[in-house]
Amino acid sequence: MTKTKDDFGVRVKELREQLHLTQEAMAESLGVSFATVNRWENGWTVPSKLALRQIDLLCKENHLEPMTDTKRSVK
Amino acid sequence: MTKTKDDFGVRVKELREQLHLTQEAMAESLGVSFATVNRWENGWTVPSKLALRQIDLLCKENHLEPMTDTKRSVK
DNA sequence: CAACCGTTATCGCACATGTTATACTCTCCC
DNA sequence: GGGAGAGTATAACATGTGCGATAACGGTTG
Repeated sequence: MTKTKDDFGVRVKELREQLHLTQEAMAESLGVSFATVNRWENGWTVPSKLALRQIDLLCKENHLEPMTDTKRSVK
Repeated sequence: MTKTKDDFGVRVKELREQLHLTQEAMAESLGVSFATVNRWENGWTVPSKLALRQIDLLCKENHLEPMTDTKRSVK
């Protein structure tokens, strides 16, 4: 019902726009459905583990910083 | 409630055993949870789009035939 | 035998996803 | 202006998944 507070959506959208992809094209290249990318961007859901993997792969393929700073955690 | 009729489970299990992995290790290497691999093997669910991709990647990494013949379809 | 231990099987619940459908916003072109 | 099409937003429903727990099974070790 209520959207998530995370900014995944914004970051996914930025990534997508940097790559000049439509939601559908991005979904295709990530291996998910269009609705899923749309839901991320509009904050209805958050990418799953596996989806995050794909997103980071996509980032690396295009020489962009990954989306998950899970390693350098805080600080 | 009822298991799926697909043989994904069998094929996943065969793949896993060829690689000498436990369900947990395979889950780890695929980026999914142990329960998910277990559900595949026992036919409660079938892999999602994204999961299938990972499985095929795992196949290719080990020079085995991919699990999805979706391309060469009927022929 | 019983007591572990690694592995597997199953369940329940919350949440993510796939699919399909509808509607809205543009831009382009007549 | 009005239609057509691409891109997007949103919805409902079924299904897949993550997480945690519990149980069962097979070794092995005391």
